[in-house]
Amino acid sequence: MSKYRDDQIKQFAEIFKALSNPNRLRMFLHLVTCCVPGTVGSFDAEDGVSACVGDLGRDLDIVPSTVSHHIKELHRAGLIRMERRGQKIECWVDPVILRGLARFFDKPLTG
Amino acid sequence: MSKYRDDQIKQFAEIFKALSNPNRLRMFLHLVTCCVPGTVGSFDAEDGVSACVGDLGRDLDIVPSTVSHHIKELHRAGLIRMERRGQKIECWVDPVILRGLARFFDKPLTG
DNA sequence: TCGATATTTCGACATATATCGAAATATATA
DNA sequence: TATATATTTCGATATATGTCGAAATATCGA
Repeated sequence: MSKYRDDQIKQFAEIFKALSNPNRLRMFLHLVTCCVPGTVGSFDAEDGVSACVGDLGRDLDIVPSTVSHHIKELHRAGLIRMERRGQKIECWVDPVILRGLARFFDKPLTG
Repeated sequence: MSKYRDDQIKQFAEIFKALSNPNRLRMFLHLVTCCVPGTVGSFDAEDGVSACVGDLGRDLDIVPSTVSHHIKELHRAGLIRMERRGQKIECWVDPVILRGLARFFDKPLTG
């Protein structure tokens, strides 16, 4: 019936759950638009391909602990990667997951 | 920052919430794979482009009232369309929404 | 080492969600 | 009209979620 295995379906459900909160979705879009996906492996914070936790919470009207919680959810779902750089913790979108999502919705249309 | 308006972000969040439950995601995939999106307007249940509520609940180990609830959620999110045909109520994926989702994840990669 | 900045952890609480079972509604058919 | 099939509505319940504030942890710079 479906071309996805049961564990893959559960993983996609987790991903969609992570994107189901408007604030988390805004953070994700912030990262998607500020970063340059497709450049897998060539990650470099100085090139502006990542954002720190403080950046992501700006303009969102939620306290830092809530921002942190949301970022943890995005990370748990596998959507983003994180790395400490001094005081800040930089986040960026996992390009592989993003590609998987594009195919998830694209395939039924083109294939 | 983001190319999406606030109300669009909320709408996408609603869509992802609808897909965040494994059983609902299975129903959605059932419809996506059994139907032929892209054929907007040429809907015809006899051609197998839709499935009834009973079909969608099969192999899911949940009672009909729960299936009905999930389908209502998919419909509320705008993912599927419904129409009564005799005793049964046929469901099919809204091709426009599906296309919007494909672009949502595809654009940051190609644009 | 002390203070400032950045982030996380923890506990609390109000709200939302997934599921069930029983009862109601709609449609078809004998 | 009576019965069977398909689906929805309603109320209950257990669990999950979003958010906050306070306190803890990590890092940098004076």
